[in-house]
Amino acid sequence: MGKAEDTKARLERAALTLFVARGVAETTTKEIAMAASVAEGTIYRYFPSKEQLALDLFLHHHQGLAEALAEAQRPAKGLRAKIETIVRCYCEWADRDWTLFAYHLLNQHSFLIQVPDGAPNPVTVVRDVISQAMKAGEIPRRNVDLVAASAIGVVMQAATYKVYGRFTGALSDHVRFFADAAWAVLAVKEK
Amino acid sequence: MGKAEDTKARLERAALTLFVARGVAETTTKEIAMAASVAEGTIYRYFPSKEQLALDLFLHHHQGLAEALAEAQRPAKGLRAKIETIVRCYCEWADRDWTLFAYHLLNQHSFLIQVPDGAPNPVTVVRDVISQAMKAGEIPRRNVDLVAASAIGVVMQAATYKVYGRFTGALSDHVRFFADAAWAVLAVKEK
DNA sequence: TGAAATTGAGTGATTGCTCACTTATAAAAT
DNA sequence: ATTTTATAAGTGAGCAATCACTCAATTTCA
Repeated sequence: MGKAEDTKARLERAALTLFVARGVAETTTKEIAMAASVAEGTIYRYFPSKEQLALDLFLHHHQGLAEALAEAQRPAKGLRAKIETIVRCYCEWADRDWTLFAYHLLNQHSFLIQVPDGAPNPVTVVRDVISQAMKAGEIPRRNVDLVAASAIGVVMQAATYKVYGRFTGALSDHVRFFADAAWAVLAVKEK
Repeated sequence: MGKAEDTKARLERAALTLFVARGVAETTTKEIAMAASVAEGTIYRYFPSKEQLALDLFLHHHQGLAEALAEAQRPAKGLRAKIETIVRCYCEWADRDWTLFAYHLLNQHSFLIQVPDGAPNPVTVVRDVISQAMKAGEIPRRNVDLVAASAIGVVMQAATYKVYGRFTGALSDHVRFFADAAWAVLAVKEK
């Protein structure tokens, strides 16, 4: 790794850690610089602004996750199998870099509106898979956005509570349960 | 309503609306005052600080919701019935004051750690109900915090996507689905 | 008339960002 | 090899702007 890339990586990691611990608005550029062992001015060699740094971190993870999910579910046949691969991919992604994952989870509200139209999006991947399954008659036809939200919530809320420290251990340990639960949500009988 | 109470209520509503639209840190005291049609100094007659105003708004809703949920589920017999009353109560609470609800939903991460120990807590209510049902053998024994998170996620993630504008209509319209789905999550068979 | 409520200019502290300058690294010239 | 030149990387004091909060003066109202 070149010197410059190393500095940039250190800045990103320092910012990430502070953003998760204290929030984006509450973190100062001076703190980021100190944590990365550089001068404040150095931040601006690599990022045009603090806001852009925060957005870059978010989008990088957001699109990377979306592509990984799309890739993971493609070979799987049938909704049940697709759910499991998606859940597994998501959990492994989370466990691999928990700080980055927590940052993404805690700051969706601020950044989601800034995701470019047509850019890879984890939610779209899931939505499309569910939509396909409805067309194929694998699950009851319902409001796709509603059931997608509920199915996603099964995993995301658990991840959120892990961020809060309400339970411990790797997310991946519960892939089977998440997949079963998400499936159960999608398969709820109409009455 | 007395004049003072009216001013306080106007300030709270103005702050709430701005906090949801732009975020707490991004909203200035000047803006709040303007939106409430009072001078900036007036804020400090009713609240010791902007932070305390934001926290008050959160805690008021948080504890009110917790008490309503606890009250609602008490008379219901059996987990299935309890789930439905809890879900219905939650959705009605959300539909009744959507701005307040959205504020609570979007700012959990910042304020949840500041909830006093032992204070009424919506999550605790749900957790206890599930814990009871496990003891009674109504559902499989599992990590309570994990399954509680997933069950709660079924409703909360849908609510979140409604905040994002991904779908429309009242949350209450989907009580039956949410209850069925949450039940399905809790009842997932062990293998 | 006196207490309560409201005002808004003023204050001190903070913050993101700039920029003139230094240091490190590499390339070119002698 | 050594010096010169060029470029990239890093620095940190300082600036302009913002913001939460104060308080002496004013208005409201019982």
